[in-house]
Amino acid sequence: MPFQSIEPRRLYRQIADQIRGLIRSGEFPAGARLPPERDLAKQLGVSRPSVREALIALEVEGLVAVRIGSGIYVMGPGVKNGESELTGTVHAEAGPFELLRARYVIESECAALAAKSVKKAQLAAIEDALGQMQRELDDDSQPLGGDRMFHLRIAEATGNGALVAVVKMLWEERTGPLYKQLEDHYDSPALWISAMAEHRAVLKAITARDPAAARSAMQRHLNQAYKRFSTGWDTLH
Amino acid sequence: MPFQSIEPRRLYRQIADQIRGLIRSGEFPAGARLPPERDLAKQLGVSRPSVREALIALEVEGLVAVRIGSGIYVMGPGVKNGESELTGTVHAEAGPFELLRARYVIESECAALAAKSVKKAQLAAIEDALGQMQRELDDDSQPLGGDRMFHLRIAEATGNGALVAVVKMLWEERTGPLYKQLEDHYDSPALWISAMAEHRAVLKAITARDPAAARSAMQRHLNQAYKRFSTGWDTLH
DNA sequence: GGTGGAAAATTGGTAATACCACTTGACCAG
DNA sequence: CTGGTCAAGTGGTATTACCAATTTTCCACC
Repeated sequence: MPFQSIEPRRLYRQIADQIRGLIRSGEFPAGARLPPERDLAKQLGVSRPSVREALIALEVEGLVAVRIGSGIYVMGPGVKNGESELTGTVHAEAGPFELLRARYVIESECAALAAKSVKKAQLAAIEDALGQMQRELDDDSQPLGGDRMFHLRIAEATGNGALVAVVKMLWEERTGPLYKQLEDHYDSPALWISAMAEHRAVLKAITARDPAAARSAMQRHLNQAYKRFSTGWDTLH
Repeated sequence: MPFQSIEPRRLYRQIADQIRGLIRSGEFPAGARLPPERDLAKQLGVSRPSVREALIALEVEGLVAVRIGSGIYVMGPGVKNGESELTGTVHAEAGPFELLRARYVIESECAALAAKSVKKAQLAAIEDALGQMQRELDDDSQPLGGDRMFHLRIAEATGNGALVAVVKMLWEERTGPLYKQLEDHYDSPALWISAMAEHRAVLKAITARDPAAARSAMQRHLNQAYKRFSTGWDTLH
């Protein structure tokens, strides 16, 4: 099956991409107000509903905020729906570390909850995720798919859909540009092997239905990830 | 900056939330095809462009895939393989309670972190939020704006942007239709006065920079909220 | 000159309608 | 069985209209 299906390029995506490019290039910096929908439509030679669809996409991405009767504002570090944020600059500069810290807090509690209520099928799913990671390592590729699945499966084992959504969201944040750049930099099989061992310790504690051990094992894993990340960060900067 | 801007709930988000809920509840499992746009618009009593805007949002989230001429298909991460279906019914029946449980886990840790690192201005912001709640109560309106601000300000006091985003996301989930229906049902000043007192206990512990007490106070508050919610839930069903 | 309120202008929100492009399924011919 | 055609259905885009919210302008009054 060598053929890649050809999907037509929807107009809203084209418009969103163009606006995103203008934001990224600095034409519209954080806090700036975009031209009105009607003007954008005229300038881009498209209809206003198409512009609106593009803006919905950008709004869902968190790149812009739409204010009724006022306009469309570019979001970004230090800009949150018109509020002046005390933590804005910290957020801008420390994103990836904050993410890891947030994961430390949240995923360790997820591991503890999972240890309390995990079902056999969920244990099997977590093991499958480890298996997938191993296969990816064997194929000389970054085991990101398996990694993601491991963490999501643990969240699912909590039996709490909201926590699944949170872990998923944190994972998606993990695919942001800064984090990803660093991941590419410090990719090495040895590090992943350490991570695998840490994952196995988490699974062992969950299997043993020991919440405290599960929390502790996940904290250890994410703390090690934090350290690995810090080492890589210092090297790059 | 004591006032939280009140954003009206855009129709596309309401529609997207309802569709997302149907997907999560299993009404439309992975691979299923949603009703046509025109039918959805008719069934929901809205215009087709509004449905399209909602579908754009869901598509950007990766929850659905839109095929020109064919229809809209559910992608639905977390419901991709057979094992995940074991937790499907739990999701359907326990959505609002799951949310509260997730908040119990996450926001209690946020309160503890806030107690460790809170700054004066952040304390003032949390107090302002309580002030807003009081003003809303005095005006005989549900102090939802102040409530939201209270929780967000605590997340901000953690100094961790990712946690702010998580708490914000959980709040947004809180405005889903099922949760909101129940909130309307059990609205009563006496309950909010209890909640205010619990909030004050949280603030007191954070002010005292006592992480354990802050965690404990937030857990108490959210546990009480859980109980209030359960009582209301039993009455309604 | 300054302030407050009303009106006008602007901007986004939603709906209705029209028409086009693509997909799917049915049917028929070879 | 395969390929072609056609009709129906579905999403895509555009135009127009009107409503709701916000901002700006104007004017009266002190």
